[in-house]
Amino acid sequence: MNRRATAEDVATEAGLSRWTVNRAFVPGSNISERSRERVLAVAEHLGYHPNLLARSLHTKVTGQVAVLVDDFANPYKLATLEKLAAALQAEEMVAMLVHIGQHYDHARAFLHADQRQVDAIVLLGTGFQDDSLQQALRVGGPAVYVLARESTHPDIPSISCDASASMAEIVKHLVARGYQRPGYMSGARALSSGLGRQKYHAKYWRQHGVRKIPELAAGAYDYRSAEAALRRYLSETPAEQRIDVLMCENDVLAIGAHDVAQREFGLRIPEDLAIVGYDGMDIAGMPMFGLTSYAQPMDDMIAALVDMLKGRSASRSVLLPGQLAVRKST
Amino acid sequence: MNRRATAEDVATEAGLSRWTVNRAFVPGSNISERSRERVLAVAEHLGYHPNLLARSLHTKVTGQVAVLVDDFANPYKLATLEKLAAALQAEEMVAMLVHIGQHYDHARAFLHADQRQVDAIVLLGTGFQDDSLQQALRVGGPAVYVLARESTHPDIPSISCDASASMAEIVKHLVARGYQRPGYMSGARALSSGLGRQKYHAKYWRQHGVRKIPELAAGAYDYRSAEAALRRYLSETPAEQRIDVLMCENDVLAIGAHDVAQREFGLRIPEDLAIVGYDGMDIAGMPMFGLTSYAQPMDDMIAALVDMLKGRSASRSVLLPGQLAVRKST
DNA sequence: TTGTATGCGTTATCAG
DNA sequence: CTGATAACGCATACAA
Repeated sequence: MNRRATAEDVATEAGLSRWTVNRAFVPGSNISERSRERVLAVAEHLGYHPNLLARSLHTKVTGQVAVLVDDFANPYKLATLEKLAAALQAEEMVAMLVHIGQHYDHARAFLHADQRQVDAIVLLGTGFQDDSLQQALRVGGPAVYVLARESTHPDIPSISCDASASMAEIVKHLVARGYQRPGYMSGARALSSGLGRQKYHAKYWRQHGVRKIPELAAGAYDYRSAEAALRRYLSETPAEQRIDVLMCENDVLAIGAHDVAQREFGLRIPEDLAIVGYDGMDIAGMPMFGLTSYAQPMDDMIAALVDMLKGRSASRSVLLPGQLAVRKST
Repeated sequence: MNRRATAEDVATEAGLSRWTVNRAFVPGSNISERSRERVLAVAEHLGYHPNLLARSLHTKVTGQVAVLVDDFANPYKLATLEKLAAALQAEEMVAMLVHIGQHYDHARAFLHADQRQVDAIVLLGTGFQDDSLQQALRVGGPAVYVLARESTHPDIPSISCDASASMAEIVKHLVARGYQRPGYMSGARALSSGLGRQKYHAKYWRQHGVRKIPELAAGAYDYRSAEAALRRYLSETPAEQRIDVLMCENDVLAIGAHDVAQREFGLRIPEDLAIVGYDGMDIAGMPMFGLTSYAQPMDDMIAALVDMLKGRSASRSVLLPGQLAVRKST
């Protein structure tokens, strides 16, 4: 018995038609208990399991979700992938991991996903041009969702952390702690999520009379870029003119900044410079860094996404509230 | 035009048969230049692209590789996933990310992968019982590979870093540096890779007269477990009896240990305690930790794996040499 | 309750 | 070089 058993094989062996065999595997179909047992027994014996490929071809439902990722430098992505994969599998779906990079852009990924008939495409925190998404919206193609970023496209639902609420809470906390001269470290430019956070950060400080916030542009979301950016700033800025608290666009940047401030410049944290991160990375919260960070409600976000994927809730953009974890860095 | 265009649609529009349409998309097939151009033009116009699902059903080749992961606590996995996904995509394949956990064990993953007709299953550093793999070896089912772990099963090729060579090099380096009292921090038990490293670590020290090596069992591969293990050891062991160098089973453990030693116990690294990691995680090499670490040759490993997947080389276990990066922690 | 015809969109093979 | 027939393995609709 070399090749895989098919429904036909089971039918022959069981002395039934292959359609009856099929019925044994579709819940709630009209089949006698006797036949079902017979079929299942023979199937077990032959090691038969329905071929999902063939099934999908007919039903147009593959249970596959393409997950597009372009930034693998952020360990937080791994935690997100873990949760997302688990959540999909709990609903009989599975994640197709698609690496977006120089040799494989969004357009190609969309096309490929479409050819594979995936049920949906999830952009997991990838940078994208809105017009490149336009093409993905072909009628009949897979639905597109943006996770952990805000989409400005009206037809593409995004599931993200409420930047306004989070920044309101962060600034409130910082003001209460007595900080007065905030700075903002940005990562990759042109990412809507970053822009949103920066915008609201500025907005809420403005309500406290702070009109000008130095931007430390790291240019990318990795430790080294963050280190370089802060190093540059601290080297160029006399101590008395420096910011007293640095809001970082994410935890990776915050960790890089934390290290440079403390190890290279001997600054005490938070006395000389307070630091705030964003995401809620596991390691950021450890005593090693003790980073105050706004945790994205990733469990809720993924639950919301899956609900939309399964059609249990309407597919529209949602902003979910996260939680500020105050630690020793502020 | 709501539904997706099929070859039939293109054929009708182009005034050719659907088989000729097909030929235009299969390289090196017998078709006149005239027809090919005509077909491609019409296809472009209708937005037709071959349905890979239907193709796979017939060819038995899906181009999908199930990648099983059970440990998402290690950021190194993310870098590995990135490289693996990119390498697969460069060969017209794609990774199906499968989360192995309490609710989804290897057996279920194997079955599901089989039902989806994936071309191969890759165990990415997952812990497994050899007998659970046995079931996966059904004739006709997808090929199984183990990446970054050693498989003891003769029929399952594993692509891994040469534990013996690496430990030989590490111990040689440590001896040259003058260290004399090594310790070993292990992670999850019963993982062949860990056992291999530990075994060879002991073996090469034995050649230098060291017969007993304290084992600090973290029990899992995460920062906290490493911290707890070293904290326990340092609390229980008087300074003069302590090890002078700690070999950690991977970088995550090493980072956790580094932090506890330095921050909680005020030990100077490497003067009071040297630390060695394993993997070659990006962050481990940064000044923040400056960890001496043995880098797995992940690029080579993945290249070897892909060669096997594509049938360009025989599928058999290989041990690849990595590279020791000496930094300030030793 | 069970069996039959038909279709999903391709590809392999063969006839012309 | 092109068109036609069969098959991949399953699911839906309908008939018995």
